[in-house]
Amino acid sequence: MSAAKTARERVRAEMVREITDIARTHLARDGAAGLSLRAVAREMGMASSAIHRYFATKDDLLTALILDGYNALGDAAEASQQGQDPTGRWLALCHAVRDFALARPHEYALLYGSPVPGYQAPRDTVAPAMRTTLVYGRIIADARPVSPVAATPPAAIGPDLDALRSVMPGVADEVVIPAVTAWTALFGAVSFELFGQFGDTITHRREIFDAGMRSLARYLGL
Amino acid sequence: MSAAKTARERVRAEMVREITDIARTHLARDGAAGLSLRAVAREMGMASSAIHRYFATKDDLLTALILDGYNALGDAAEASQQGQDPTGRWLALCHAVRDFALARPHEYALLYGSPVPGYQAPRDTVAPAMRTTLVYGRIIADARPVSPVAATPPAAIGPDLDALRSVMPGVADEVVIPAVTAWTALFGAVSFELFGQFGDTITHRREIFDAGMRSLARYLGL
DNA sequence: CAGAAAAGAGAGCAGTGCTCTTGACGAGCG
DNA sequence: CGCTCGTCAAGAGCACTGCTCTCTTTTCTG
Repeated sequence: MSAAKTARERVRAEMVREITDIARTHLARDGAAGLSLRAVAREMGMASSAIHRYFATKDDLLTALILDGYNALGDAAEASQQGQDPTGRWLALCHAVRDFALARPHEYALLYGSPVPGYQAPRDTVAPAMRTTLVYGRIIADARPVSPVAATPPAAIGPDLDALRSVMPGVADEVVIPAVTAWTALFGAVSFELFGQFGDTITHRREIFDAGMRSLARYLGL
Repeated sequence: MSAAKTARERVRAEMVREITDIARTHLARDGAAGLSLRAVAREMGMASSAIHRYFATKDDLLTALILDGYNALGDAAEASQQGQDPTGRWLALCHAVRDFALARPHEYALLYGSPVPGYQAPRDTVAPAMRTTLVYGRIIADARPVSPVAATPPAAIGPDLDALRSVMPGVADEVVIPAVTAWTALFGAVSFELFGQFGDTITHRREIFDAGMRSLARYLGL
């Protein structure tokens, strides 16, 4: 990349950046379903038809936003890992995910909420999505769950355990299942809070989240 | 209910039922955002304007579907509790939730996925939503988490603990946080599986879910 | 049976994604 | 230098959407 190609390509890249920026503000206000190509075009002062030169379809624009979102979360997740002990890194990761979700709720919903109907994520979203998971994999490497929590999983799921281990290398069989469960608990907690499942029964959301994640750290034996 | 009122009211109730039934099939195919009053009206052979006599707005139709969904899940959750031991009841509840989600994915997404933009759930959805939670509250009543998992929560969140205890009566302070965390883990696991976060790395989804929920049962000390 | 209430039909408004065609501009080549 | 060709913008148009308003038809009730 770089190495200023033709002037045309430079202005085109700038247009794409401006479109995604505007789209992100619309996303933050109206959500994925309310995102409108025409509205973005209007805000840019161009005809509704012209925007299709940059993003052929609405799904393409959505894909760009999803990629940006995964990368922003991946950045935050990696930046949170400042050489602490495993528990500290786990808590930092949890709060990085939660902070991202609270700061950019519609982007979080785009990544981890219900899939947009009719939209099929292309292959190249997988790698950016994996970045955050890999941060977790490095934390979980030295987890030692206490005996009652860990249990040798049924033999039938051996191949799946190996597949899951590809994101958390060197993890023992009895640890894989608790590790996956804690990972889903993190996103379940964030989604519950963000999507309003707690209603208004909870006021100290951050503290309760923190206590839950600490409890999971003990569950994982970090 | 009952006591056949006027014949008009009978046919009206039947119309409402038919509309929601058709809407449910459309929801299953196109998701909440793709739900179209006009399409439902078309399938019923009536003018697009006439359907507003039964559901004034699209949100009203959505509310009816959400209420039906919560009640269907609540039915399944309650039916799953056939006087077993706590662990058995917990696992039965988990699988009831997962089975519901797999059987009616778009309805699950409507209940527990990203909120529909611009839609605000009315008050009367709270009670049906609580039904499933209350089933969980009865299970958790005799949880005894092992010492490393439980921990006395910070004093500041005392009022929140009381609020949370309203759905799980008689639960000790150290148990509330793990109980909430396990509850979010359940829905996190179901959402991850349903929303495709696992990609195609996992084949024995049911077995892995089951192993995770068993692990949570030990975490909770059921 | 007559009047009132409910239900349906149709037109219309403002918005959407997306396509096709037409016209303008600029960069590179003979 | 002149000319071609790819890129871009714009406009019109299609098939949708939710929702409102008016008008007519049906149906129930006093």
